[in-house]
Amino acid sequence: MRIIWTLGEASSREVIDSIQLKRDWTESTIKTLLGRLVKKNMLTTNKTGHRFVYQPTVPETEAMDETVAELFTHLCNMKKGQVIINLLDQLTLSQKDIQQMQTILAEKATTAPATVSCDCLASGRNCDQNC
Amino acid sequence: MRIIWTLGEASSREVIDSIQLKRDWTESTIKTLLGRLVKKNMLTTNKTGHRFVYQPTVPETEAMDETVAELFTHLCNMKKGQVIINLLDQLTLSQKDIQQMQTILAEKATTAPATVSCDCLASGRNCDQNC
DNA sequence: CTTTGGCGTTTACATTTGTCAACTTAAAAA
DNA sequence: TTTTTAAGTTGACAAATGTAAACGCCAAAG
Repeated sequence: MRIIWTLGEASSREVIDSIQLKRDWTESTIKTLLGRLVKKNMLTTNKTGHRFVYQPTVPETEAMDETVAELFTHLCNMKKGQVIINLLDQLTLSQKDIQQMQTILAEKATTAPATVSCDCLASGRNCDQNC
Repeated sequence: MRIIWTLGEASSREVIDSIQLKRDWTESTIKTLLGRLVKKNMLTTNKTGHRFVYQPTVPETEAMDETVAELFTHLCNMKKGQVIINLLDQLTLSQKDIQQMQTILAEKATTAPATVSCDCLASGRNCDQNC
């Protein structure tokens, strides 16, 4: 919904036109959305006259980092690895990204535990294989 | 919200007790939630008498795989790698997971492009470095 | 200076989600 | 068999979200 900010910064018109190439939303709808995003401080505005330029308060990667991290806190520790593996599998990565990952993994390998343990339930009760 | 299903399967009582160890929700609230999850087909019920056992229609990892994949479709292609890198960085992985990732990466490296291109906007307009 | 077109703001309404209390009913206890 | 109790179902209400029309206002065009 606010992936629109991939533009870095834009006027409402640019946003509207951009979105309407893909989505069948009315101008009104998009304006409302813009307004709400501003109210939520996800966008800032640089006023010029009485119309302004919107820009994201937080860069896309950062926002995504947070979202993904948050998502992972809701996932059993034991399963995080597998999810990333599945994700990697279906992505097209650049040589550079692959290299960086390899570096990190190599480093992690030196201290990684044989297994991570489940931390799903508040009660100590552990999930053996099923979870 | 339905991370509760880490249990694999459970009675409403187990769910309620489990949740209440961490969350300060009333029994009522949790019952409503259970009901809504059933209505949404996220849980199935095996009736025994008139009380039943709930179980997830889809396993946790699968659900998470989908969620993450979905999330990534909303992210610029160029940035996916970096987000994973940041994620890897803050996770504790098991030796086995690391090994699997290394295998995948090594394989991907043989065919990976030098760079992936931006696919943010519907218009051909590309984002050079900013996006 | 007046008209008009573009842009932001307000208002509106349906749906979903967060939170609960009350009601109903079948099973367990008395 | 009557009374509890526990579990599921309904109804409620506020807040957030999806979608959009109408309104007000500044600046550009006449």
